[in-house]
Amino acid sequence: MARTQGSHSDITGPRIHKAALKLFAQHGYAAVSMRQIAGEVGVQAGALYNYTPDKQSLLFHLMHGHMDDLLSARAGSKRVKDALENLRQFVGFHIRFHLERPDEVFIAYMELRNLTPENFAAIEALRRTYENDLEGILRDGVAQGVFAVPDTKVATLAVIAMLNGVNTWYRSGGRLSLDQVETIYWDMVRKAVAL
Amino acid sequence: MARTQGSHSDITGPRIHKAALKLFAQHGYAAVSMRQIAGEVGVQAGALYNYTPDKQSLLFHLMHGHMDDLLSARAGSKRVKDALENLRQFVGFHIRFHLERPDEVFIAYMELRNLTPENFAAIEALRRTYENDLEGILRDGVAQGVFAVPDTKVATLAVIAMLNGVNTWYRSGGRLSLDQVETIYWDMVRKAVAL
DNA sequence: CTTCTATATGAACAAATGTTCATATAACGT
DNA sequence: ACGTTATATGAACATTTGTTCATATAGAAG
Repeated sequence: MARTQGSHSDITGPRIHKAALKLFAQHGYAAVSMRQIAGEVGVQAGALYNYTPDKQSLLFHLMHGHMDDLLSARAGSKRVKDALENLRQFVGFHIRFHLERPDEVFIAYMELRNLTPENFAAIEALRRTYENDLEGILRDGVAQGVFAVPDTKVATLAVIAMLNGVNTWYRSGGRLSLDQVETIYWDMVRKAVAL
Repeated sequence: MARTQGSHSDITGPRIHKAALKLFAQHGYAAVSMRQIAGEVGVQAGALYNYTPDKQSLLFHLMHGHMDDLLSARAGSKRVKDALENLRQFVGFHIRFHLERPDEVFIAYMELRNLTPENFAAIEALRRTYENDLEGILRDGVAQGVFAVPDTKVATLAVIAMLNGVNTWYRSGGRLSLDQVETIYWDMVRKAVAL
């Protein structure tokens, strides 16, 4: 029986966000219409506006939610004294967290320019928070004399860029297991910052 | 004096491509209209169709041209015996080439999903050619016993991802000179693949 | 000067866009 | 059983979209 008007649906909201996530990741924010999102949910376009004030908010909500998830998941990791161990922990966390959410990650990197200036600033602040986390580890390592990086800011961005790259090619069930991928990347990161 | 109809303009073609390049990089392919491109050139939208059959061709032309430039510039570099030297050459080339063309690079990475399947395949083939170049260097180094990389394919993608990251933050006239940037990245790449 | 051709205009097209709103109705509280 | 309310419809809106085409004209060729 088709969903008819008036029927309650406490799950329509999440379904809209899921549909938007999938479609934005697949075709890009600007290329996806509200009608496509509605169609994916099985509803008319007008109904979307019971759950979001506009299309822009839909995008912002997705990106902000993703960054919140990232930061709170990361906050669950406890720091130890050893900078090398902290770095290893970071690399493993980053790879696994990002590979589990390819669509969110893709959107968070590709759709920044489609945010309004205020929304962009908000997301950027969260991203910087995350980067500062890694930079802190690198600085600690330098202070402890276990890392040799001439510029911690550049090294931070370089490491993150390298790790993000895994999302462009890794497919579960492929040639390499998640553990192997993690080992390979950790090996490169470790050496890259080594003495 | 405003440009009027009928006036010749053997430079309109290049100007259209430049305008499309700038606008696509700034707002994204899907978010830019033919009228915006025409406006940037100072012409009506209809005139664009004297130079391109459609919007998609405009995008494809930009990306294909960029990849051609990349491959022929790279072909100018001569390989030597020493794999480490070849790698250093590659890193320097990549950073400088990409920093000189931020808009083209941005488009080449962000707008892949807006290509038709055939156009996408063509661009991907060119990209793989470039990646194979680096992978060949890494394999040589492994064979020579000067590199330790467990998986040359992954290492190739990791190195390129790391180097591409520089485009997201480097601004000429900023804190670091181009030479410094090159040195820092070369240092990290060298160590990452070292024994 | 005349003819020809390349190039630009500007109006027109159907289709698609984000968003609004009056209307309808299914489920919940009483 | 009944009224209330949250939720969905579907039509409507003003714009904007990519693209086409008849028309006009400036400059090159003769």
